[in-house]
Parts: sequence; C-alpha cells; structure tokens
Amino acid sequence: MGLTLDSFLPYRLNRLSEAVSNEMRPVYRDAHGLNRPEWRVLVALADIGPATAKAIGAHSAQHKTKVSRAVQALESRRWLTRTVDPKDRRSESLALTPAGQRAYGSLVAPMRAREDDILARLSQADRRALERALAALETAMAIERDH
Amino acid sequence: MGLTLDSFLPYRLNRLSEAVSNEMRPVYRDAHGLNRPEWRVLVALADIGPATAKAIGAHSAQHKTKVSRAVQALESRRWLTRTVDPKDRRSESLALTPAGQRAYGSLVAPMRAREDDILARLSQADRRALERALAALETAMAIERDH
DNA sequence: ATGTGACTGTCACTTATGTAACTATCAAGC
DNA sequence: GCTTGATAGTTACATAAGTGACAGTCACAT
Repeated sequence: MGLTLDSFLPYRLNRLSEAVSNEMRPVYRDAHGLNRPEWRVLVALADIGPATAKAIGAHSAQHKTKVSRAVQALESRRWLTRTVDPKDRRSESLALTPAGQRAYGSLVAPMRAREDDILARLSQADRRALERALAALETAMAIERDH
Repeated sequence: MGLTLDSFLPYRLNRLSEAVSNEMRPVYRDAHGLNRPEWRVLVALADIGPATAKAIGAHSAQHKTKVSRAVQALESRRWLTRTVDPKDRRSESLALTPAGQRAYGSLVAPMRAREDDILARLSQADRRALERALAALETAMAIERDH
C-alpha cells in the first residue's frame, strides 16, 4: 500500500547522486576553493574548447544563471577570458587561459582516481549493469549525450 | 586526457536524478504545494509510523534542519502532531493526523504511476540492470537500506 | 548531588539556487 | 528605416539549503 522510500526510484537516484558527489567534492573544493558549477564550467570548457556561455550551459546541464555566476568567478581568477563575438555582439566566446588549463589539468587525475575508486568497489558484472542502466535511463529521460 | 562530462559518473547520476525529480515534483507540488523535504517527511512518517525527527531524517536521508523545517510546515497544516517523549524530553514523537494520512494516500498512486511510466520506457532487461546497478552502488557507497 | 560530555531539535547567519525581469543585440518583414 | 519577436547574458528578488551556535535534557562517573 505504502511507498517505501528505499525502493522508490527518484529517492534512490538522488541519494546515490549526493553520496557520490559528496565523495568527489573535496578534490576541487580543497585544492582550489571551487564549487560544483565552477568545476563543471571548467570541465566543459576543457571538454568542448572555446564556446559560448549558452553552449557551456547545455553541455554541463546547468541553468544559465549558474553558468553566468561561475564564469564570473573563473574570470576573476583569470582562468578564462571572454571575447565578444564581432559577428553577434550579444554572445561572447569563453576560453581557458593557461592558468585555467593548468588548474583543470591538476584536477583531472585525482577526480578520475576517485571515480575509479568507487567503480572498483563494484564487480565487473555490476559495472556492466551500471553502464547499461545509465544509458537506458538517459534515453528514457530524453537526455542526449555528446553533440 | 580530458574528462568528458558525458561519461563521468557523478555528472551522469546528478543529471539523471534531477531529470527524474523534475518529472515527479509536479505531483506533490501542484496538488498540495509541498516541497521535496515535506513530501519526504510525509512518506517517511507513513513508512515507519510514529517516529522522532532524528529517525525521520535517517530514514529519508535529510539533514536535521531540513527535517525540522519540514516538520514545522506539516504541523502548521495539521498533517502531523508532536508528542514529547516523557521518557526523554529532548525528543518528540511525530505522527500523521488523519488529514496527513489522507494527503499521503492521495499522492501515493500518482507518484507510483509516474515512476512506473518512467520504468515502462525501459526494456525488461534494462530494468533488471537498473535494479542491479542501484543495489550495487548503494552497497559501494555504504548506504544501508531498510533497518 | 554534581560535573562532564553527549544528544535532540531549533535558530541565526551565510551561501546557493531558481524565477522573472531587464539590457543589449540581432534577424526578418514590412 | 522601423517595428516585431527572438536571443545572449546579467541582475534583482525570493526561496532553499548548509553551518555553526545554542537551549534544554540526558547518562554516567565521580
């Protein structure tokens, strides 16, 4: 009759998402004082090269105000530069500076290591099931990957 | 070399968790103006019967201040009552009122229906993989289910 | 009985986030 | 050229959330 939180998909996903995030956060927070939106903009920029704020938001699944604030923060660190597009002066191209690239480079390995550490707690078969489940759910929720 | 957000576990989990939550939220928000912490306290109380705020927080994986605020909100709706434990006057037993039970009862079916709708977009094999993946990750993240 | 430390729940303060409004710019049609 | 509607990004405002401090209570040892 009841709903049993422990077997309720949205609850389980949210709880796992938070647990994993909480385990990753110290890496970018303790090393550089970054928050998650800033970390994600950093990755997105390294991921898809110079791009507009809108593209970064789409790629990192973040609201435009989050991106706007994160970009301001990263700019004040001089980790990225903005260049107004002369073809369309509403938008600006964002690009990592060498300092930004270095910061990103210093975070990739430890972040990967923590992810690997979590995945290593799963059996090979469980990891296959996880990859399958994530891909299936992403399709079910109409999330397009890459571009 | 890079990190590729689209294949990064924490990012994928968070994105899916938000997508699923966004699809569920209208049910409890539009019908009763509840927010997620309130909805969860409601479920938790229906789930484990009269309990302390601490137990509700543990069962629903929510910070004690979130629980405290949600309990105040539900109390002001007269959906739950507090009874100070005479054995330990620091804690109080929370219990749903008939009105609270009715509200909960009116939400279970539509919430279940939305969950089923999402799961119905997956193949049988994908659903099995999902269940396996969730259980494995919960173990990996040291999340104990039930009690 | 009394002091120490731990615990329950609340509050104040700060920070994070979303919504909606706004500025500046553009493209297209008239 | 001007108007209309759409777009990129920022800002103001309101809401949500976490941190740390706090009051009141308890268990236990002295």
